[in-house]
Amino acid sequence: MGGAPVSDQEQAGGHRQVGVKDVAAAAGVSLGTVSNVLNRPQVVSARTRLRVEAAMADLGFVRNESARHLRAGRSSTLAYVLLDGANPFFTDVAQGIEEAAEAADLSVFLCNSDNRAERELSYLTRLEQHRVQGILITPADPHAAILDELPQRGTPVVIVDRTRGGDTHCSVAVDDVLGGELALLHLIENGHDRIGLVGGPLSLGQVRDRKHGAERALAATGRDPAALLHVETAALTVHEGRQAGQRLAGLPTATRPTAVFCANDLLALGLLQHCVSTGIRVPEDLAIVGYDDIEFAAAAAVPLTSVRQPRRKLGATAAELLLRETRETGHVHEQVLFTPELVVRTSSQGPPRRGITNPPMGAGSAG
Amino acid sequence: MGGAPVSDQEQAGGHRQVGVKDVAAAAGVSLGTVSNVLNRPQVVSARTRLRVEAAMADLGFVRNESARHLRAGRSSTLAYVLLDGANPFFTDVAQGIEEAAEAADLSVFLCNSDNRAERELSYLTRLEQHRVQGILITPADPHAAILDELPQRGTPVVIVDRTRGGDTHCSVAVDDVLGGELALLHLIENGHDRIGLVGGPLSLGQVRDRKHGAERALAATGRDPAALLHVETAALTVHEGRQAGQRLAGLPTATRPTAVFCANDLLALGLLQHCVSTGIRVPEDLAIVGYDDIEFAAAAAVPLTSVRQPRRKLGATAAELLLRETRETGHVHEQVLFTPELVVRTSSQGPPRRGITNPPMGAGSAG
DNA sequence: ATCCAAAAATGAAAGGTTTCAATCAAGCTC
DNA sequence: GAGCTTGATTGAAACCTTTCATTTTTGGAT
Repeated sequence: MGGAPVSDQEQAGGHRQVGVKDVAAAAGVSLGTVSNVLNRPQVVSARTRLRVEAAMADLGFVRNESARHLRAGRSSTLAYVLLDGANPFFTDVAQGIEEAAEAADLSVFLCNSDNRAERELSYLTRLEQHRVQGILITPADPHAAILDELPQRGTPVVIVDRTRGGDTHCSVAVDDVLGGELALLHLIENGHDRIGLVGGPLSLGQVRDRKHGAERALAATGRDPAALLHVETAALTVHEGRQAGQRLAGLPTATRPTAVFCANDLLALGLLQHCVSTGIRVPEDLAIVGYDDIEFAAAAAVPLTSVRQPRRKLGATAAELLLRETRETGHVHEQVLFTPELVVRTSSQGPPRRGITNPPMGAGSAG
Repeated sequence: MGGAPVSDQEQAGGHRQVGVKDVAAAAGVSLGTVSNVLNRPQVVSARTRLRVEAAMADLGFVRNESARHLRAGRSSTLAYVLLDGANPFFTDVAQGIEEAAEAADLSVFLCNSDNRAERELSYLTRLEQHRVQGILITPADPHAAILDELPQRGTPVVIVDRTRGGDTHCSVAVDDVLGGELALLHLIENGHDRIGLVGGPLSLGQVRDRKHGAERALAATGRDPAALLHVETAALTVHEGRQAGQRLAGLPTATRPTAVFCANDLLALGLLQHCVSTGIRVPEDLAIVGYDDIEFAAAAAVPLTSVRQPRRKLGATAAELLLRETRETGHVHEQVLFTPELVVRTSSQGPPRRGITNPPMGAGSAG
């Protein structure tokens, strides 16, 4: 039996795609008119418009984004490639992006690179093939060649929560050096002398900057920046934070810090967890300052002092810069730098405990 | 000097898109051959292939996904519309989806509906226009009409972390009734009599099911299901958890529960936070069981007993079902139900304190 | 040399939408 | 009612890739 020749477009459900052509036929108008109803409703008479709209509803017409894009040359999507989908900081940034994009009637593709370079590259390649309008990215490596190639080939890229030397890209970041400085100044003011830094890997610029800020604070107050005890972690996760706690606990009493600045809140929460479970009192035995001020920071058993970043604003601004870049001719890249803010909570309150087990290093004049 | 006519495709950067045509010209071959190099490399001779590949690299050729898709009729993307981007549970499910998709060489569009119906609808519409290969969704309302219309029009939909009467969709879920039951049985076994439930809104099926399971456990052990004190929340967030804590604290001692089952971990963490800050000891004064076993549960100041769901597996299975549906002809929808597992930690250990009374909960009860 | 089969390369058509110059209709003015 | 103007509609071309039926080339066998 000769079945009807099956088009290669046939859906599994035996469904033919309804196109503008079908709508036009059903409504008794031309292709162009249907397109006008969709894109320039004001130029088409009310009567015709209603007829066309009715036909669309009848047939269940769904615009084909690929075809439009192919013809129009620009997609209505932008993408955010984030470093760590499990870190609430980034999901908050994503929210800010989504809001700005929604206002501009764009969709957002969220992609999680999981801090893996090959996955980041794979997503970037795909997104470029999709001809997204632009890409927002918190890169694993802000100096990756692809980040230069994409804009060269026509896909604008905005760097989020990082900066990059030069003005080759728009970027939105928070002054992480200042953030680190604020954290340390706070601890120093509270009388801490032996201060640790928990964070890593140093391949992350965020970690480097925050450390740098911490050292700057030490130098600015006449201390030796090298005295900052750095417990380096392999990632910015709760798990690594707990491990850092064990390492700190293993230090000889004399050198064990009385306060620790963690490069992000996940680490701080992990460290806090370790402290509570091993009976180290926070902040009496160990003061802790985190970074990011994620929601879980305030909700921690010992509410966490943290360096707050304008997360949503970060995302929204990045999205706006990207939109500007796609619309403006003769666009000049802009580097926006936000200022972080220290939010003091319980975990860092009060002076260090100057007990027998933790004698001060000198009879000195602590803050 | 007449300027060359500027194509409407011209990029802002003065960039012309490089297409197969340009590659073909540069390599001195036909269009078809370039396409063969891309799609059927084995049919083209090694020499030609290398020449074409060189030309591609030279010109910076990037495949146009829209054009491919338009011609080929199927996209290489699928999407996951999730309920709450700020809840680590869903980002973990998303990870599972991403892994399965990566294995099938597909991209994943993550969309955050934020539990808002209109945003969910807007994303679904967009995704349908994009002709994604299929949609995974944890719906705000699993009975929304659009969820039926999409498959009718050719976009398969798999429901994640929810079920739906009938077999109109594939779905992957965890037995939330059983989960609620496990939580309550655990508390009952530990000797608790006055048990509360914190969760809401009841419009969320997850909450309804978990509550139902809790009631079933009470009934099964000869108790009155109606005795379950339900503190209803407006959302499943940390903030709501803290508020629920305040409401619990306001209850008269005689009726105040000695144990609480929270409908998810965010609520449990918020409640825990409230307890710690007001001096209520967990688990001695109040035992807490959460749900989801997110990473922060184990890391909480009082490690949280929780009902674990196979989050990644949930996502991966859903993605696999979707792929099956797109590939099989005569597909039969499948409803997969996973079994949850109780993970006992400190927050629920030990019997209720049968002291003189419950300790004063917070010095100044407001009002 | 000739022929043939297999391998390789070709090029026109198709896919759904948008654009735009061109056409058509209707309403006004003198 | 002729000549205009404005408003509405039309239809072919273009966007870029893939497909597939043809054509061309290659290399081995006769």
